[in-house]
Amino acid sequence: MDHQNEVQEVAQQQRIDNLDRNLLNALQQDARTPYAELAKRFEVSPATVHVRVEKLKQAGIITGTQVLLAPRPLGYQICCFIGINLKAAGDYPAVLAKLEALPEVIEAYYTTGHYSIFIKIMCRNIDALHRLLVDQIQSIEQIQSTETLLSLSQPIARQIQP
Amino acid sequence: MDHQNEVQEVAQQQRIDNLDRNLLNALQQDARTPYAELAKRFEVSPATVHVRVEKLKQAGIITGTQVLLAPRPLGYQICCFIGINLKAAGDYPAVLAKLEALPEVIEAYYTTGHYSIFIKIMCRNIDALHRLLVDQIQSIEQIQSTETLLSLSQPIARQIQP
DNA sequence: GATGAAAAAATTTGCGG
DNA sequence: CCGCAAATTTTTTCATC
Repeated sequence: MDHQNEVQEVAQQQRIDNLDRNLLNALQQDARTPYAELAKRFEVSPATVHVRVEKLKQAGIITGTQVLLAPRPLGYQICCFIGINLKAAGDYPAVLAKLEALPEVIEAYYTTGHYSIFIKIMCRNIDALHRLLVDQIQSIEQIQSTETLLSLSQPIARQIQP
Repeated sequence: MDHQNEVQEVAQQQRIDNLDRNLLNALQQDARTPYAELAKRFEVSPATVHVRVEKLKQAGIITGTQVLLAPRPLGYQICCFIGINLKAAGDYPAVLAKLEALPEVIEAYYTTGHYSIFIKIMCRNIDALHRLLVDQIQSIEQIQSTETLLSLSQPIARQIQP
């Protein structure tokens, strides 16, 4: 609404001090850590923690919080990546719209290199993957070819270091 | 570390009712939504919300919470994937250990298909990526070849549907 | 900016349906 | 398994440094 917001969205690299970095690191481990505990840990007052976290939100550095769900107990056994090549570069928006409609597509990247679009899939089992691939993905007319990388395990999973 | 998780994850598909699913969906959007608000939204008492969330944690379905950080304002401009081929399959643990030591490697997958190991990288700029690739990754002796996919944008980013 | 203390809100527990 | 209500903790505000 006012122009100050636009300026913030340009969001260049911000000044972040040590306390900010500590808070971000802690909240990356557990977004519900009580501010009182963070205050004790980093030897400031709970009010300061509160103010800093608010500022980090305002600055667009903290964009939200989420619970992490284990795929296995929810019945998701398969994680895979699919590299997609398009018939024409201009088909990108149309294909993306179709991928967005598939809940199993949890990430999509527009990439340079071997593929035009690169997606991450989570689905229940091999059968579901097979059907998804054949019925939903390879049947998209603008797709020329796909290549599947099946993930057998994910030994590293972490976030960027603030 | 990974193998202990696997044992727990043998945890087959759990009984999840509609309330559980609603709570998981809401907490995926915002892990700090007050239980009182969730209670109102789903027409149960706050205590019930609390009990359900605790059970979902006990069951290993909720594995944690985290804040989401915007890479850009923290100075991370580059996201890319690197497919790695090893000289010998047995080199996997040694290479993984070296990758784990690089903070820019935020995800690693053991995959079938074109590559042996597939990693996701976040780093500050092209120069940093160049140095990382040449000095830290391609110099790992057990690595035979790498292939880089640079991400230009990420139009889809979401989680699995409980 | 940071703080301590007060006010407001949310979490957590135990008892009774 | 649920909900009520009390007890405890946390979050949030604000005047002051």
